[in-house]
Amino acid sequence: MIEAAERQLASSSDHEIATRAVCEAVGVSQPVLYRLFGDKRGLLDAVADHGYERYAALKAAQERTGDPVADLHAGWDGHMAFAQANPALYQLMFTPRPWSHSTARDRVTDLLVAALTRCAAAGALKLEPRAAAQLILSANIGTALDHIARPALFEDPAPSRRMRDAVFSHVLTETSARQDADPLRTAALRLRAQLQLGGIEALEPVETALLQRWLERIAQP
Amino acid sequence: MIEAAERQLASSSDHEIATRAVCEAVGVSQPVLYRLFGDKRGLLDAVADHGYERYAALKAAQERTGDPVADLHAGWDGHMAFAQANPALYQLMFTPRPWSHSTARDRVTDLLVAALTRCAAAGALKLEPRAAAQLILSANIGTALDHIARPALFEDPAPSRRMRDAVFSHVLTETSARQDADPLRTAALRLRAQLQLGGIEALEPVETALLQRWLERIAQP
DNA sequence: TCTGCCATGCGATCAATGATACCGCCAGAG
DNA sequence: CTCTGGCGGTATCATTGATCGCATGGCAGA
Repeated sequence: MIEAAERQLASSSDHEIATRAVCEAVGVSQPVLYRLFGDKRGLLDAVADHGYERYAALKAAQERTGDPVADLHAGWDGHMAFAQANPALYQLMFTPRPWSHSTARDRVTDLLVAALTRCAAAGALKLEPRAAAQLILSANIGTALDHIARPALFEDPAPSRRMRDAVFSHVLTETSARQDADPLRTAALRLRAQLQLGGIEALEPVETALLQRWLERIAQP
Repeated sequence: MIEAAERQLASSSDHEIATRAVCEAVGVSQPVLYRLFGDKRGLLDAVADHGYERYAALKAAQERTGDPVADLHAGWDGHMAFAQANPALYQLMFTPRPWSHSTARDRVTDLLVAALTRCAAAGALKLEPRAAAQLILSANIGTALDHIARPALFEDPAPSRRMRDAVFSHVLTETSARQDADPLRTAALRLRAQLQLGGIEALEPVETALLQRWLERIAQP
């Protein structure tokens, strides 16, 4: 019945379900639903918790590559992929509902805390795991909801990657590998911004123009 | 009528409104509502857009202190305060609804882009304004929704501040660089250091050599 | 094997709500 | 004065969340 509800939730255009339709799809009548879940809210909570099971299974299948920081990155991307694959379920799980008793979000937080604790064990964490988890999860949900609102965004990996880098660089200690990821490009971008901001006396105008074009070439991915 | 709907939305426990109740509160009958807004969705869209007006008024009242970066920080905090003061309206405005025609979020994005463009004019922005706005707004909404789900979080300013710092430090140039007496020279020095550190593929060797000499000329006192 | 009980499911129904068809009223044009 | 068009209201429909009382079937115990 939970799965029927989830299917109807995914196929409905307004992300709503009708208890009647769910019962008919399963072949029972309404009172059994109210006997099992007590309420429509109860059914939705059960759907959300079931969604967490799928989410946790996805996580368990992909995590633990040995490098906890790499696992963290994969976890972020997996979260976004889950949101893209199940938009309605995702909103049910991660959007605040005033009366929800679902523990989906808390349990996802616990998963994230565990992953972050592994990072902390490797000496890669600047904040305490719970605070870091709250930060990362909020950013991840915010980005995913934005992408759900405008699904075209899923095509471009840049926004998600930017947010991921912003949050992780604030939470993780700067390992030499991450620090040297692409310092050349950032330096080029910085110099180009300075050139555009103010003039430059050390070079001739023609040289400045050529330098600009070179910097653009350096800065391009 | 929009204000009545907003009041009912704020006082309702489940963040829902009944068209009947709104009409009764105003003293008209249902068909006028459907004549004015066409739909319950239309009414909610109108409420969301009206919420944007209040939001924009709040922004206009507090912005422009002279320092665009300080304004940006104040804008983040004001956004959080708005969410705390109007949780139901906030969710209506910023939570994805499948059929919504409200432009509230887009217009908030435009406000943010304007504020970021002022930062860019001051040389304080690393990304292009639209990308930065998308990043900041997603993080802001994600944090606000988290706080709405657990209102106790509003008591502790740390989570919001952490997220704000994380995102802003990724979007804005470092204050030390901005306060630097000669940012152009330091940027040139930094790029030159990067060039010497590792190779470069985007430029031909001859071009690289010439770039090196230019950078030296820029960096010379 | 029979009997009584209890849990489970169901038809019927209620209440609330979104949405609409149709009627009446009133202002303004002719 | 009459006609017409727009505006609002009454009554109503359809959908949906939620509940009541009954039937039925399985199981424990005599």
